[in-house]
Amino acid sequence: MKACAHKHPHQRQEMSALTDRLRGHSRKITGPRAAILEILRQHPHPLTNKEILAALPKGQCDLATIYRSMHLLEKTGMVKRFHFGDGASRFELVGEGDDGHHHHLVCTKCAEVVEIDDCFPTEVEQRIAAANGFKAVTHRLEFFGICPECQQTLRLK
Amino acid sequence: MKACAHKHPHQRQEMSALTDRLRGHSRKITGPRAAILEILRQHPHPLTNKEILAALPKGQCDLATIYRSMHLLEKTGMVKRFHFGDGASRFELVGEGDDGHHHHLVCTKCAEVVEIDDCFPTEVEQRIAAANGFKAVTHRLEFFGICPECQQTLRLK
DNA sequence: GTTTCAGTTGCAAATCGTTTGCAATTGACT
DNA sequence: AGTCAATTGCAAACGATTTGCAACTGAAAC
Repeated sequence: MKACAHKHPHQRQEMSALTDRLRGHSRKITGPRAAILEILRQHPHPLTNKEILAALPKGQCDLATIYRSMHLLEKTGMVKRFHFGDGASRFELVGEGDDGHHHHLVCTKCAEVVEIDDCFPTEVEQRIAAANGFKAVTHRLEFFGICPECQQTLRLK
Repeated sequence: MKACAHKHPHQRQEMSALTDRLRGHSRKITGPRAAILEILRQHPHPLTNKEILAALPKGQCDLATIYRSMHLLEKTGMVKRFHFGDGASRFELVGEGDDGHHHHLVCTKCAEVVEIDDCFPTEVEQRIAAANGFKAVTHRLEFFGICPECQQTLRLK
């Protein structure tokens, strides 16, 4: 059940594939964009825009540009936006042809993130949609708890 | 399955019960707090702080006070905070003894909110927690789609 | 009922994530 | 190489939320 055999959003993608995808949307491959994509490639985890900025060679790119790039990448389906309940959006690269839908388990102490392969049961979601007359229903789902290390740390205090 | 028989967070609570709960936490029952609780009582829906402010007789209470009150009420378990993915927190009164855990179905066009009684399967959540060594695992889950009215509206365009 | 004081409040300023206007810059095509 | 729309950096603007501080007010004690 804890499968990992299916297409995983975290398989590292070729840089050329990424730029091709952008070109496919008739967008320029600029220095900042290439740099951002490279960071996303290297960090198979949801990243905030600030984290992306920090990971970038300093002065490489303005924070505003990162925000604009993430909007673009989101619109073209190349990244997916996640919310962990603190104010900030986090982004992950999405595999080509994938919709990037998945969930996370987040440590509420240290913010460690584990990717989760389980999902909310489709049949139940469809029943919920139907019962309320809603169409095009999806969901956001994130798990929160205390990771093994933080359990340790807490015990010591 | 689509049960509605269990304790529902939306059963309107007595004002006196609410103030008693606050007193139980050795907090003062002030004008602003009583007014906020009254609004929450009257609106069995997740409300943003701004919506609470708007619902309040004008000048009744400062926005900062609402923020502070919601923190207090959250800490004492009297309200539960929800995130719908736009920047703002939303709050709902929680029944006494209840933990307020539940989910919503939100229209992405008009923001209509329907309360949902289904929940993520406990066994699966426990398995996820165990598989990753996490303790005290919960989840946030919200559904998004297009409500019947907005489907209508979209069709007309 | 008055006193008393910690708990509360309003107001303004500060913070944080995010967006936007604008002039300068630059990919990509001719 | 030349052209032009797309893109960027910078600074200002924004919306949600937090906070410092002096004034104020419940509620317990007198």
